[in-house]
Amino acid sequence: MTAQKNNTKSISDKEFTLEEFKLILSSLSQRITEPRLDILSILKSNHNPLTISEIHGKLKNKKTDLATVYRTINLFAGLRIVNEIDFKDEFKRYELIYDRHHHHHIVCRKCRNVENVETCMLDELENLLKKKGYSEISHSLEFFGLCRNCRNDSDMKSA
Amino acid sequence: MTAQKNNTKSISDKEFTLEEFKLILSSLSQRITEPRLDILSILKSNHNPLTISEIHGKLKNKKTDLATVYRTINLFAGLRIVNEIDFKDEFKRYELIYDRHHHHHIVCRKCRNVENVETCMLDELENLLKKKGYSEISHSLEFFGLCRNCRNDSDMKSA
DNA sequence: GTGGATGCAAAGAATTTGCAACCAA
DNA sequence: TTGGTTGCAAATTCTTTGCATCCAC
Repeated sequence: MTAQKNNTKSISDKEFTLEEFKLILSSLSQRITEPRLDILSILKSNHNPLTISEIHGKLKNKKTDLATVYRTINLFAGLRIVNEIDFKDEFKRYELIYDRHHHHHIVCRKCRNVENVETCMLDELENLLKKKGYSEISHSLEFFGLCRNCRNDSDMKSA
Repeated sequence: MTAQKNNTKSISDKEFTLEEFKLILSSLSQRITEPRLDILSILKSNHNPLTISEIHGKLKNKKTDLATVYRTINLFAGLRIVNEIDFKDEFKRYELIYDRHHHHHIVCRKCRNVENVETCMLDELENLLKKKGYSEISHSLEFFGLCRNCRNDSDMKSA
């Protein structure tokens, strides 16, 4: 239950996504290297946005340097295949966006668990800003709250 | 036009807000000190959120240390009279919130000018999250775009 | 008078950079 | 082969901390 991967159908999945990653990199004229593929699969297989040091800790090849993670993530962010998120705690977090549509997050103030929030009504606000003269508008939106589990913790002590 | 203040009615205004700041600090059981009042008036008189070093650069008393600015801003953020904002550039920014209602920002991608966005419809989204089991919900929302001036720059060159 | 606040200097931590070795194309 | 990438170590930069002095209460 520790370092074991679930082997049921993950082998072909893994190969599929690997090919996918290679295509993305080469279509952006970027070299296909081990650290880059490694980081992409880490981001792909984690549903929550990760910090630089979390990514570094999950790397298959432990020789990969922290500096490489910084360089790679900054490259990916510049290429817009990775999104940088600030959850108002100490570290910036990063998530893959090349294959996902625009979404936001709700972070539990206590356990720091993250859920996605798919939303749409923000478009109206963006339209309002367009009327004010702005163009090329985007936004970032994060919610913070106490999740059900953490609220129950406070209410009763143990579930 | 450099270090001069506009003197028309600002003297009485200045005294008024000074008394206001003192009241705020003492109501929160915090000592009234020169750096604190200085920082509060800087935040008050600037409509855009400021970085730590911008605040430090605007201090009347140039002997006030950067460390004091950090300590003071962190104190104010903890007391919730100052709000921390991440505009996805290098530095965190801070604005006074004790006398303002909840609002958001639109930042020009080019000139980095900031306008406020007063909004309401987010409440609906928060209600949705409440139904999912979350409590004590808040959010942060920032918009990014090109302002009218900067768009014109690109379009025609000079106004 | 006394404990909290400040200035100064030094420490700490996150991120970036220089460079030689390495490797993808 | 060749220029981009990496590992390693050193340098930067932002932020925090220790401590003696100062000052608000």
